[in-house]
Amino acid sequence: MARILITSALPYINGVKHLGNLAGSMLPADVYARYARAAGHEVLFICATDEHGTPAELAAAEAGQTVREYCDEQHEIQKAVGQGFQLSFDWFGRSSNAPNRELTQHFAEVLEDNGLIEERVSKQVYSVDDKRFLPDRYVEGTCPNCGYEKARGDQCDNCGKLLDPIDLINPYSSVSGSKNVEIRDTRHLFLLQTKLQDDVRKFVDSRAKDWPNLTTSIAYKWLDEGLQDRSITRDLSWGIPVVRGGQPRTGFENKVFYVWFDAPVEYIGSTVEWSQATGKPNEWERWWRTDKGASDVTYVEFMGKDNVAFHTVSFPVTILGSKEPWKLVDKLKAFNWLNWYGGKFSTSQKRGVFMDKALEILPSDYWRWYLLANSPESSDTNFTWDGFKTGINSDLNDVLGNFVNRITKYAAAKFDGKVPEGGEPGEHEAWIARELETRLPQLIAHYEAMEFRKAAAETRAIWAAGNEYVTRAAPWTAYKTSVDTAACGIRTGLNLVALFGLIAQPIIPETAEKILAALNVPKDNRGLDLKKLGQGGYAKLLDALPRAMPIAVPPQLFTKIEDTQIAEWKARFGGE
RNA sequence: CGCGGGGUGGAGCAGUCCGGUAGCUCGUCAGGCUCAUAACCUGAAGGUCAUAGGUUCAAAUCCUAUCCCCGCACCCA
Repeated sequence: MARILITSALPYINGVKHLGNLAGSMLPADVYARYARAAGHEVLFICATDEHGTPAELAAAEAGQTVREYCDEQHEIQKAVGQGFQLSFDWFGRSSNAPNRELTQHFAEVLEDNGLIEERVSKQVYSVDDKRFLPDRYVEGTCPNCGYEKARGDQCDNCGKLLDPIDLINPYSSVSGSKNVEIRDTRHLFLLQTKLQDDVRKFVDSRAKDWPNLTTSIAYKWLDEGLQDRSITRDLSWGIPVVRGGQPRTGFENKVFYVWFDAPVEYIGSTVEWSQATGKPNEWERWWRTDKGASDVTYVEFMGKDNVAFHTVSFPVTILGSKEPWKLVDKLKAFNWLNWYGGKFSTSQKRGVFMDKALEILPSDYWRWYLLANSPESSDTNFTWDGFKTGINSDLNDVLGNFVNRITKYAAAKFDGKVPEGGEPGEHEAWIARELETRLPQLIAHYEAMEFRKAAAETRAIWAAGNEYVTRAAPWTAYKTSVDTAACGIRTGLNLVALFGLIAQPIIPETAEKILAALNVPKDNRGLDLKKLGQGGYAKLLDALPRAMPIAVPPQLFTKIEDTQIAEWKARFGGE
């Protein structure tokens, strides 16, 4: 048994997340957590809302709320939606809570003690009417390079040139449109990443063999370009206050830590929240402090590719620079984008399907299955309604749902709703046993390697093998001449139903529960530990249910998606 | 030459690291079965693996060049 700490990238607070966010971090993290628990490991699965930064302030202003009110409300909404998708977080915290504030301030203190933080003055655009410094993104003006009048402070959309906002001609605030802006000096804390370049490279080297190609190539790209010293404070009121020696830092009374400095710390902060909430205030140290029991923990992170640099380089700078014994990431699974009809999903432009709306139209297992089976692992993937319909109808309805239905109904009709007792296994049972012997280890290997598309494909292949077995054994034919032969076929079929429920647990937990409950599989006997499954030979799995035990016919597990529904959803959500 | 990912039968993908008869799902066509959600099972057709060179007994896989698509560059998951 291993100890596995799992974190999913933190969803940002400004509104319900879309299917791309789900597919690119939270869902695969959950599937892995569920697999790891079923495999018998000790698992802690942590997530949280990322609540600081300018977009939160702007979203709150638009909603006519204070930032605190807005975040309180949105956090509860996101938490509920996560539960709706059966995301099995041990804790879903908040980056605006006390533990993160204390930890973030702690890291800043020790980094400065270690000579890795210094104050620097830089020039930034200040909007008098908005009473705030403007992030690069929120300054617009005329491009000094091409004359385009709506260039953004960070880049001109017309000529593509990277810009510095102070170089814009006729700059104005894109928040209010006000042209009453000026360039002011502002003092910020800079994290001296250049000093830790070698340490970070050593760290990346030590992990490279465990990281996928996408992850290592992004990490080395940043290292090869050379790390830059980075400002870790901002002129905002919403965020973690800047302190020194436990007191508000002089000259930083109106500043807070930059969201990218405090957000990853919340992985630890959220664990502290969990620890406190469960009445074991020091328990979090067993997961994060290698001097306090975390040295045997394997830490696995899930995220979209845009986050990789921050997790492989920036956050390790914070950790390594502290010179304290914190747990560093061991495995990192990064995802490409799930696209929406040629473009991206967009929270701000409301393009695509969002998690709350998705649950309004179909149960979570439908989405979980499709999004995982089509996970954007090796390249960007497109969500299409037609692909979604095909995947659900074929994989879930026809292959799994129908198999469960045909076997349990036949058992109810011909064998009094009990696990049949008669008959001896023959060539057909030997065939399906061999299938399991090769396929189950492959399935487990895919999970161990976090190859989710392959895990879903193998799961489906095992379900399909069940249908082939039943066709070969044809108990309905055998019944006419030998009830015992049919009994063996249905007994085997019922045991396959139970097994199919077992392997479905990580991906479609609600359906798996229905199947396992119908077959009276005890909760403490639903493991996916390969050693236990294969112990005594795979044929044993075909006679695992107690003979003569009554079983139920589960309610119809899935309903097919109709063309009329697809047409309706295309009209409602777009997508042509 | 900014960086990264990708280009494999009609669609979506695996295989490429460690060369050796091109595989899966969907779709199409034919057959079988009739327990089941008009489902399930079997078989077939369909690809000169973006292009052009090269290495090799042998290349989707290695090398060189070219073309095309997508993303990123601290706004976005």
